[in-house]
Order: sequence, then C-alpha cells, then structure tokens
Amino acid sequence: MKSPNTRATNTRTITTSSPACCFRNSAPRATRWASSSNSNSAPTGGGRPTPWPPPAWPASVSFSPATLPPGPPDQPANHPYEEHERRKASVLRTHTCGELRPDQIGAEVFLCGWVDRVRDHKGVIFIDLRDRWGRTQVVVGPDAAAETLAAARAARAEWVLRVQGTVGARPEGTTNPKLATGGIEVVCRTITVLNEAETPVFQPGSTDLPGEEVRLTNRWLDLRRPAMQENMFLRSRIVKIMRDHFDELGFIDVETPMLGRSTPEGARDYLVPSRLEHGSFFALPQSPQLYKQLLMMAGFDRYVQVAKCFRDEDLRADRQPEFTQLDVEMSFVEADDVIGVIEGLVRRTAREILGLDVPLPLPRLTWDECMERFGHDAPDLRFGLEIVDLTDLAGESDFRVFRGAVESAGRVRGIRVPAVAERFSRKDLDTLTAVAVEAGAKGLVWLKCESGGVWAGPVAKNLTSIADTLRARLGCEPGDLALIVADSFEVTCKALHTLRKRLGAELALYDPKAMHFSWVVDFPMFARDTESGGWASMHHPFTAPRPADLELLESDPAACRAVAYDLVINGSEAGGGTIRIHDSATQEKVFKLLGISTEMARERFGFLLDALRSGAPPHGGIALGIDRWVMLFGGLESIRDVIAFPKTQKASDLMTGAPGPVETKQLVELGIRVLAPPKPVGRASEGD
RNA sequence: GGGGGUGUAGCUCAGUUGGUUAGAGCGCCAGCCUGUCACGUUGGAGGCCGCGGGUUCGAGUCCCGUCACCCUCGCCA
Repeated sequence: MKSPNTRATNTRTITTSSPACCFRNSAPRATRWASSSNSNSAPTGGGRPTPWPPPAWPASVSFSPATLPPGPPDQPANHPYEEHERRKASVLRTHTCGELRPDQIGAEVFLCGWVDRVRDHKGVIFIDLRDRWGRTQVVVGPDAAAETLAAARAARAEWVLRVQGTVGARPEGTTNPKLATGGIEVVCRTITVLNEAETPVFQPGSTDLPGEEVRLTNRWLDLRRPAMQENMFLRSRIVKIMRDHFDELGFIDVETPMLGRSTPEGARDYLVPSRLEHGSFFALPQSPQLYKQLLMMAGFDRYVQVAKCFRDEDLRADRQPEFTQLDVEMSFVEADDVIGVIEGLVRRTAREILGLDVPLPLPRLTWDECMERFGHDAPDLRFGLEIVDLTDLAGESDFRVFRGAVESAGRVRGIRVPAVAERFSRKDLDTLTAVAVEAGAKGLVWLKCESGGVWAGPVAKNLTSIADTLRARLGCEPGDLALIVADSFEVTCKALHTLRKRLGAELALYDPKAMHFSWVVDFPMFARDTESGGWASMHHPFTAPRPADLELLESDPAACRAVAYDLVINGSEAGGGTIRIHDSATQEKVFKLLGISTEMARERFGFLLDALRSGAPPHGGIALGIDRWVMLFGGLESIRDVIAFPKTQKASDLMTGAPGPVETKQLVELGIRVLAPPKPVGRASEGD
C-alpha cells in the first residue's frame, strides 16, 4: 500500500510528460517508420534517375493478367531503396502512397491505391491516390497519352489504380504542407485500372462520419478510413510489444482449445453442439483459465497466449461477446513476480506508444482502501473528489435520515466538490440526485458552503449541531459543494462512485490525454450471491486465499482476502489475475464453500483435482484485456473501433448477417430441434 | 428483462402550432474550367419521412404497437 503522497507524485509525473501520441499526430505516417528507417530511402547515386523500372510501357486502361505491363523485378540489382522499404514494394508497385519525398524527384515509380478524390480541371487532372501508408497526388497533364487522359477522366472515387509516373517537384506555391507527400507529385505516364468501384455508400475520405449501422454494414469501406487504419495499426503494435516483451522473458506461447467443456460458474457460455454425440455440447472458452493452470502442472513455467475469449452476456460500449486477452501464467511465483512482469510491459508500452515515462513500481491500493476512498474497485485516479466518511458525525446529528442510516449499521459518506456551489443550479442538483437514486440511494443530501462557512441547502437546518465539524471533516471552504449519501456501505459506494465519475468528466477535472496506472490488491475471496444467498467467487474458484487468511476460509469467509491483483488504467479494469490454489485440499474446500458438491466438483473439475494431486507447482498469472488496452492507449471510446469486425449490441454482425438460420439438414445431423421458428428473412439480404 | 436516445434523399442533417408541391450540404449524372488538394462554377436526377395500426377533413409532425442501431441498469467468476 502506498501513501497518498506517493500516489499523487506518480500521477503528476505521468500526466505532465509529453502526451505526444505519434499515431494521432496530423502527419502520422511520416513518423511511423522513423524509428526503424534511418534515412529517407534516398536513391543511390544522389538525385540521378534510377535505372529501373524499365521505362515506357503502352498505357492501358483495363486490367487483365496478360496485358499487365511488367513491374520492377523482384530483386533488382542496384536496388535504390533500403531493405525495409523494399518489403512494401512488390511486382506491381515500387512505392507506397505515403513515402515519396522531394529527394526522390526524378525517380520512375509505380504506385497502387484507391482513388481518394479526383479534381478535374479539364486541362490538368489531379488524382489523390490513397493506400494504408498515405496519400499521393498524381497529375495527368494535357500532354499525357490519350488513353491515360481517358482513364483519368473516367476514374471515380474508390477505383483501384496502378499508376506509372515520374516523381516531380510541385510548382512553387502549390506544395501541400498538410500532406506528408505534399512536397511532390507523381507525373503520370500510364494508368491501369485494376478495379472499378460502384459509387460507395459513403466516402472513406469524408470528414463527417456515417452512423454506426452504415459503418458496420459496409465494414470494408469503414476500415479504409485512415482513422480506422490507425486503430488497427495501433492494435498491431501493442500486441507486438506484448509478444516481444514475453518472448524476451522466456515465455512460451501455447495454444489452447476453442472447443471445451461448459463449466457451472461464470458467464453464460457460447455452445457448440456435438454431431457425434447428440445432446452434448462444447463450450467456447470464457478464458483459457484451466488449460493454463494445467500447463503449469505440465512444467511449462512461463506461458503466454493471445487468446480469443467468448462470453454470452449483454454488450456495452467496452464489451463484445468475443474479445481478446493476453493470457499469462507463471510457476514458482508470488504476486510480486507477476506484477513486476506486467509493470515492465506497462512501462514499455507507454514509452513506445505514447512516449510517456511511467515510474515504477506502480501505486498499489488495497481493495478496502479503494472502496473507502473511491467507492469502486477500479477507481479513476486521474482526479480527486475522494469520499469522506461522516458516519460518526452523522450519529451525533439530529437529522433523522442520518441517524437512521447509522442505527441500521449503514454509513454516511460524502464528497466535496470544490468551487461549484454558485455554478450548480437547483436543476443541476436535481439531476445529481436522480443519478444517486438511479444508483440505488434513497436520496442525495447536498449542501452549499456559503461565505462564513454557513451551510445552505434543504436539510442544512437539520445539521446545525454538527455544521462546523462537518465542514472541517470534508475540508469545505466557501463556494464548495458537499454531496452526502446515507445508506448501506454498498449503496454509498455505488452512488458516490457514480457521482464522482460523472463530476470528474463533467467538470473536466483531468486531462483526457493523461494516463494513470495502478494496482488494486487484496480483494475479498467471496461475495454474497444475490440470487442464491450463498457465497460466490469474487474472481474465480481457483483463486488462492492469502496464506494468513487460510483459517478464515471456514470461520469467516467474508473476511478472507485473496491473493488477487487488478491492473487499473484511468478507472478501467485493464487486467486481473491471482495466485492460484495449488493443492487439492484447499481447492476442494473452496468448491464446497461455493456450493459445488464433491460429486459435481469431481464431474466438472476432476482433471484439475487429479492434477493438483500429481505435482502441482505454486503458480499464478494474469489476463490483460487487449481490446481495452488499445482503447485506453488510443483514447478511444468504443470497443468497436479497435476490432476489425465487431458485433452490434445484439451480438449480430451487420455485414455477414451472423447469426443466421441453418439448413434443417444441419439441425437433424446435430439432433437439434428449434423451439421457436427461425426468422423468415436473413438479415444480410434485408432491404435490398 | 428494465430505463433513455436515434431513425426524413446514397451520406450527414433541418423540417415551425398537424395544412396544400418535404428542404440544405456532401455525394451522384451532365456541361464549363491548365495548378487544385474539402478545387470552382452552371444545370439535373434522386424520398415507402424505419415498418404496422389509430386519431383527424388532413399526419414526417399527435397516439399505440413493432423493428433496427446506440447509451445505460441488471448481467459480465
């Protein structure tokens, strides 16, 4: 546990570092490769025209393999471009649309790409050719071959062209500083139309974004948008950093099955029927949890996998039914070992992606501290508004609501919102009250601290006896607002957390580019199951209790803490892990507590119990939510923006129409009869 | 399952108190234009106002139902 001072220092250090975010700059592609390419792929021999590709093929406007002019040889002698750039070249192109610069003026080039825009000035035609690397202006002048001119005139948005030409300097005054390639243009000799395009539903280059439904239905078009390409590239970079990090630390990547067995705990499973055994079903993994533990028992020591996981639960802005975890497990470790390895990854990712220097170790808060100070187990630590406990004062007051909460073993807690008393109207405060009620509170007490430290508000007169101590406890000064909730501990947590989160965003109490990383540790082992009234695992049933809490397992399960740790980034759970139980006796005890009978435990987890009895090393691990990492590091608000082909809130794919009906024959083969008749019309073909 | 929002031209949106022929920008089609880069300019085409029902002399507008998408609560070990 860290002192508040340490935490605050960390926050400041991180947030005041340069937020330079190279993938979000206005000229991102220019900088992307800067680290891996030392020079700007200058032609050998100074500015001399290069000896290849062979000059002058007849212009052609239609594509067929037979008529396609030959491109540059695969491994030309005298290759003028460095190794790295050459890999992006191909038989069809010498360069991408993002890499030509004034020092290549005079070079003969082939570019391939999509028509972003055509500006036809009759005498001279400009075509912006776009690919994932950037945009290059292609010029077709009045002296171009007739076929080339015709092709340029015919070209429309999103056609795919191959252009042959010479890199030319732009006439004075016509350079475009907004474009990485804006210093040059390609003077076009021939155009090959590789594919025409029907008028697109929307323009990938347009500034106004179509609605999500249109984007998802035409996802291939949406993915052509530079912003989406940036997101996919960011994701790729983050995953590569992860893979490199664990590879360098000696981790082994092992794949685990997608077709597994349904387990009683946890989320709803996605099921796959068995053809060979009617009535039996596979379940898609909610996570590779058991497999990775068994890999430890098999002696693999340090395991890592980029694992697809499936949970059939309702969706949110940051939740998809299929998502990706970086799954990690280690043997002969304690929590600090796992935490250390992940902190190294956090530091590395922040540096390589954002250019931020994250001081280690990261701050750690216990679960209890989190709930007391922030009301939530994944608090946003980019801003203050900490919760203050007022229960003892409230018990001394004459206010019935406060006394009532105290007498029924509840709590009275509040937050101080600095310097908003004048700004917040009665209507604003009604809205905040509604927010608190929505979160389960019976009401919200608001008090404005006026000049001289006098409280104002509907119930201020009930609190005169404790007015001064209340003000001192909250630290309120004139102009501040106090929001107080009296209820059970859980309800005060939820209501005040919701208010805190909302006010933090509304009042812009933090820099939206700031990043704050922290650990939350010492979670309770169990929580009361609201439905059955029994105990449920807070994390999962394989979590080890703290060694000191072992006896509590039987005497006082509620007080028993787990060796669990969550990585929290900006108020979002970015990863979670535990040290696992590695002996069958403890495991069986926990199963029993969770209401899993010995028979059911044998039936469902027999293999685990057997393995735990046959040489299981102490082990533990963590899983990081890759989709969330990409969202957080990219400053994105929707998980659908970091997944190439995401699902809607009803878990359907608007592009393919999945899920869809199947042939009766298929159902018969699987021994399945459907209760409700399937929808008559497939979604993908609807409206056409 | 509950609460909220949205749905009008290919796209983004406006549409008054219920009123006669539903608009704009972009895109599309055609013409003009040799330095643009969100090119400019002239003209044109394009509408099941999500769908179904109701109220009304009259509905894009009001009411009921329904569908889709989004946000959210429950749910997500």
